[in-house]
Amino acid sequence: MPELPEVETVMRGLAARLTGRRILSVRAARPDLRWPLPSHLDERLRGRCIEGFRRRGKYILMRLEGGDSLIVHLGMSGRLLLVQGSPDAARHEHLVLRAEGGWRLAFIDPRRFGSIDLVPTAGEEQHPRLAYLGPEPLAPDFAPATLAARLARHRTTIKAALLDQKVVAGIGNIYASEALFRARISPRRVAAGLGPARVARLFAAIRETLADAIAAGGSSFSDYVQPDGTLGYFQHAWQVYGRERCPACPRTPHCRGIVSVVQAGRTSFYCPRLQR
DNA sequence: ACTGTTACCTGATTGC
DNA sequence: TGCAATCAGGTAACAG
Repeated sequence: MPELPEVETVMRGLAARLTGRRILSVRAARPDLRWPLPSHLDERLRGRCIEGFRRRGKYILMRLEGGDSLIVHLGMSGRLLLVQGSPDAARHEHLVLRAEGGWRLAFIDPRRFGSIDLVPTAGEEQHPRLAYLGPEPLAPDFAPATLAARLARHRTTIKAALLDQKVVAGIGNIYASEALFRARISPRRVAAGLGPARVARLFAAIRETLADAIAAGGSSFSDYVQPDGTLGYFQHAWQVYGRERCPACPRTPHCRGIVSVVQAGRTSFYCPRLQR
């Protein structure tokens, strides 16, 4: 479930174990994922030290000694498996990176909507996939006015606008529904029509929803690694996503529970009584 | 220019 | 039980 909180958790797990380690080998099992993989990855990466990690939207950026960054997107079904030792290859294991300390990092992605690219660190923000991303919702300088200005340009529903990575980076289908529930805003409202009060509520709700999910990811198991080595996947108690009963007004007269509607090809969940 | 739809893939779940 | 239909958390090409 790789939206911003999951990607952040994965990134932190990688950073804790691989920062400062040297890459020993890289092996690609196929030439492409969503797009062609960079060619000659092994010879371009082998022997180089991993200097650090960061996240931008749903992308993980691994900074390497020598001035390049590996940019990883998990798509819809991508996982990163980080273990010490030499386990058998998993199904759909498309890339394996070995690093000092006995670490083996595997990129596993059945649907292959994920992507991996290698670019100069100095220009990583200009990568075509990153250049047009909207603001980071958890950055200190993200403000209600920033959100308001971006929403004002969109005649779509607020739900569709939140899924647009150019509006705010990192929100996916689950957290869009969750944030709108927290803000008590109907997903069917027109984005540009939100008044200052709703924008303020949505701003706070986005941050709280994402921050809570990251905290849940960090606390739900030690050091972010599950027994099988999968990084960053955790059970989270969604308020409305995939649910039928409204957690806030379950027995109130006139509350018919959580409703699902398809918007812009994705399912939205909301409580019509509470969200206006 | 903007917006909604469709396609990309495979696997899990649902329904007959 | 078996098999087909449906749906899935993301992104971008495409059509209107």
